[in-house]
Amino acid sequence: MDERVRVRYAPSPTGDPHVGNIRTALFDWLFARHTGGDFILRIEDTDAARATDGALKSIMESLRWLGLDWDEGPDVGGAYGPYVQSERLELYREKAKDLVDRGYAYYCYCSSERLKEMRQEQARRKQPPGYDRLCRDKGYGYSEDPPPVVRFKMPLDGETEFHDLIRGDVTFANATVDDFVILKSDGYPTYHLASIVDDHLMEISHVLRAEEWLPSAPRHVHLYNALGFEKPHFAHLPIILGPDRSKLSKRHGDVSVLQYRDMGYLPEAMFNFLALLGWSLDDHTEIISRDDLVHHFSIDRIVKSGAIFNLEKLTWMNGMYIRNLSEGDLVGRIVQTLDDSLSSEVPRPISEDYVGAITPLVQERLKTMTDVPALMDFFFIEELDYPTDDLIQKGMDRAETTLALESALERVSGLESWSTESLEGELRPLAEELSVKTGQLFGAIRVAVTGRKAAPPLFETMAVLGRDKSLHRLRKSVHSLRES
RNA sequence: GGCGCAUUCGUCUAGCGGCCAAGGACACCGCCCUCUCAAGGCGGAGACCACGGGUUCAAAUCCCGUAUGCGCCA
Repeated sequence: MDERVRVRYAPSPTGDPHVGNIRTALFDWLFARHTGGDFILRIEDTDAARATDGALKSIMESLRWLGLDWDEGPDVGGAYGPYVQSERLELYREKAKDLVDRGYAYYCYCSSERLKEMRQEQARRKQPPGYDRLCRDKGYGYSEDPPPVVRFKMPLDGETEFHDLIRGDVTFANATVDDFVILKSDGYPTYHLASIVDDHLMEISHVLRAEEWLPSAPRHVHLYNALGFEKPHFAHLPIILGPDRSKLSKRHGDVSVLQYRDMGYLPEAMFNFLALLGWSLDDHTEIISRDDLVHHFSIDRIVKSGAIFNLEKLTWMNGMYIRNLSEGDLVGRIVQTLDDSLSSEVPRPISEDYVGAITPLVQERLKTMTDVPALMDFFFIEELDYPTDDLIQKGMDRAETTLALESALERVSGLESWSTESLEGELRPLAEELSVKTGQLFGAIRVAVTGRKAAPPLFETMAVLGRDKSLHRLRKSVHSLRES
């Protein structure tokens, strides 16, 4: 078919989208951009009980963060609006009534008590749950009290077959599908009716959605037919799993996209990672740009089975992306992170030049942006706080350490130029003179100057830190060794 | 319980009948580099391709069953 590709991401506004939802959006978006089609955002808020305030905002924020722009949607409008289902209720009611009038659906007045009893009975007899079709052939008209639901008449026998772009031909026996509700007694449509009506009206060409919708696909096929709508292409995407192999959900902990943003992951990395969760280009590509992804994306390379969200790999990938960032780009992000995370005692604004000097020292050490303060706060803090014993290196005692640090202090304070080279030129020979290993001497100085046992390369660090701070910290370390 | 989908290293995956005594990546282990930590380089361990039958000269790849997992239906 050579129709225009139009795909939609249609979340319910029930909270922050989690990575599974957003991966679906990502595939939709990739497919739209690859084909030059349209990506539409539609809000399915007909389940009023579950709708959450602010959810729409966080949906859009999540999409924007990943750079998934939409061509039509609640905020930007479009020729097929409105894009919020609660503003389209009349449309669904009309269609429901039309289906009743034409004999494809019927009013059902069964009370919830009766339905509950029916289900209990079915459970007791180990029968599959489902409506028993009591009202099906009664020909009830509409009456207000009590308000009825509208149920769709599924064929009682035969099979429904449809083609799935990922799974091939899928077949269901009609007898296993009950007469499902399409319009609730409060006049709100169910997902089934609303999504089919909207997908048709919005001229959606491909429905890419999570695999959990596969069992309801035969219902949709019959709805399309009864309504006289042409069916879109279906592709049921594999589900994202938690570590226990069940469908990823809130109980798995950190699952919302926005949380990953707050945990210091780069949108580029998340984009890349999510694209490779259920899709691959070939047998070796791991790091792939957004443009290449758009260029190469195809539905037939989507995998069939669910995938566990592997945080360790995401973290590795994030580190790769941080390392590949241009220095200027990284500096900007680090300044922002520091501004957000450093104690208020550190004067603002954070100097971009200073951060620019530090950045090369930490770039290859960052895995996430939340590592930033831990890796470089000693550049900003005035007084370091560390256990004095940390100064004493393996194989040395207190006296030797004190002597070593004093000697280092002395050597270095006379330096004309304070640079990586001059510092190394003084300190490396010193180790030999003191007959200690360079690792021991440098280790002691490192702790004195940074307060940490692990830090960026020592001489670079001291050079950037500057003469005053470095000398002050060395002096302080000697004092604390003497005092305790 | 019924129906559906899935099943290749711990994890993500390549593989669409012979190139596979199964390739890549993360994680793990070792070595190298090295002032620590990283990064990087090299190497290692890790999958009898869920199991059992077929089809074929030839199957991880096709077909059928079974098992397991997951999903949906309340």
